[in-house]
Amino acid sequence: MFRNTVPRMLILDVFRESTVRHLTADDVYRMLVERQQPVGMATVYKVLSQFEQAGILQRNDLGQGRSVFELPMEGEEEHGHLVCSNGEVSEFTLPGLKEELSRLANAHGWRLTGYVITAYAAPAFNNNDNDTH
Amino acid sequence: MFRNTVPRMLILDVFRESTVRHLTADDVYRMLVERQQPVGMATVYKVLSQFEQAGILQRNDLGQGRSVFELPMEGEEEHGHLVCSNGEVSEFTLPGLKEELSRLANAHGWRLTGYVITAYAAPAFNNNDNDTH
DNA sequence: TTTTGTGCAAAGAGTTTGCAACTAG
DNA sequence: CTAGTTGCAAACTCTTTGCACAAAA
Repeated sequence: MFRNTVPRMLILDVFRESTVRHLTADDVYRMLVERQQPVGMATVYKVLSQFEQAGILQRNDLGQGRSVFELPMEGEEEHGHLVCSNGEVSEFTLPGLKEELSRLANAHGWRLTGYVITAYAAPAFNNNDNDTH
Repeated sequence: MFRNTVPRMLILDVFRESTVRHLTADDVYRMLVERQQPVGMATVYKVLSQFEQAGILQRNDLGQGRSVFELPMEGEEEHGHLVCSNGEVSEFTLPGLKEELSRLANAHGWRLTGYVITAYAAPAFNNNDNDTH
């Protein structure tokens, strides 16, 4: 299983060649259309999920049912996302956070399987407050 | 605006009388049906959103497009959620987290408008690993 | 009686699935 | 050959909206 197919290579290329790190399934789909190498949306979703399971891509749920995928960076720590209302997304890491959460899960007799931390922001001089996400 | 209506009171009662703190719109809807006091699903959603805006309820996005609502507790700090694969949800607070995130947002010239932190866990003696969420 | 609220049905957004045609190994 | 892959269309899940009717103030 996991054959070396054209759609899979194209999707990986998009991530490798994109200047933007975080891509939604739709971003990937449209970038492939632009490149005149369209891949069906269903395939994009299937491949992204497979890549996630294979550890080739990391999925991040940004809330409201939206996920972005990204190529893991070498030796990278788990990180959170800071999402600005202007569409920009940046990353951050909080040292010791994972250990702290693990401790909390253990206190319930559970084991931590993952976590997501997303901060929402707006441009500082923007009075429009209706986007507290 | 914001009239004192039956559906609104019923929905608030559900939260006040529920032993479970975090309720989805669907939870609320079904609890009202059980009580023989059904309220339309559209109304449930509308009222929950209004209550959120009014600060009567807090909304938490648990990822995958699902939100839970809860009654804010007196003098309560912002908190994260620890979601176990068995359906249980518990809360936790990480002192100083908000300040840290505010600092990060400021570094981008943004201001923090909110954040969500959700940790996922599984019962400790459960080998089934396919729910890393 | 004017304004706000309700709730059915329909629309959306993002994602997943069924399945017949296709293709890598 | 044949198990794995593709991609269209249809289904799904959670949530929002349009709108005619009902209820507050």
